Amino acid sequence: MDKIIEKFKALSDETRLRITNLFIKSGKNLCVCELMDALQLPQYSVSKALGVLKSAGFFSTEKEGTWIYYKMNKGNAEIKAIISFLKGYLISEVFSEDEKRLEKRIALRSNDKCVVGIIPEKELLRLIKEKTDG
Amino acid sequence: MDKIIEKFKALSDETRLRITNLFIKSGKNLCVCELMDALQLPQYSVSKALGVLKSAGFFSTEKEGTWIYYKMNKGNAEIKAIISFLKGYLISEVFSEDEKRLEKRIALRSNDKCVVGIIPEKELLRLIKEKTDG
DNA sequence: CAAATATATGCCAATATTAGCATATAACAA
DNA sequence: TTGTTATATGCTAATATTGGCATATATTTG
Repeated sequence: MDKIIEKFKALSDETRLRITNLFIKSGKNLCVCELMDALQLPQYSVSKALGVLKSAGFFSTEKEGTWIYYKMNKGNAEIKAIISFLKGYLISEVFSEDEKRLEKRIALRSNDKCVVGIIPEKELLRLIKEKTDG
Repeated sequence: MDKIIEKFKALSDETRLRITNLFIKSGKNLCVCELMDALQLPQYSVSKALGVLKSAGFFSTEKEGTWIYYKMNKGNAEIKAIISFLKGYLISEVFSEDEKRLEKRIALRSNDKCVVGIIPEKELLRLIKEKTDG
């Protein structure tokens, strides 16, 4: 019982649900700095939220240099069931704004890997503009 | 988003999950005093837990005299989806003990309605024994 | 080696949740 | 009306959670 309670508790927080939404909607493995920009939240806030979700069993991590990529544990049946439930009910303006920002951030990847890091918002917007304008 | 967070929060508590389990497993409408005996928890504790679940949308109530029967809102699609997910994952010794006690308590109904009320455990055990021994 | 950078974590104050008791409410019974 | 009973709720202390800052860790680069 404690396991399932821990999972529900993990999902009953706005930041953690927004993070979960981004993984479900994008289907991608994501690093902390990409999530920071999509959610517009500080690094410690994203890291802590990911820590809670990971220890509840939703995510595992893969290291690539100084980057750490989080991925959903779709292998686990319980997680899979929760995800497929969530898919139908993650509907909110907040979520879709996050998704839009993530999409732009992901577009800055090289070989499908993040090469941006933690940068001021102004610089991020410049990079995105550059990409768009060509 | 707030709605779904409220639902997860409602389910991330042992008492509230045990209550939800009893409704799912028994398929019955239940009153507070039946739940008290099945869960072996004080009245205020059961009432408060039901209040949280109700305001999260899981339950509605029907009054019958001084008794109030709670029933799951199976009409709501979101609730239905959560219930069908839960069915597969409500597995624990605690749950099955609750279910056993509820079964005995339900057996004391007349015309499928509770006629027991709030009584000391000793007396409850006597009623159950009486019923069993014939 | 030192510097830089992505991520994690320890600490603390602010805030939210819980558990327990006492009491309130509402319906019935006499 | 008064008493009884099933249920709800207000209050408070104890406990848990959160948000923010500062700092730690680990890896890469030079």
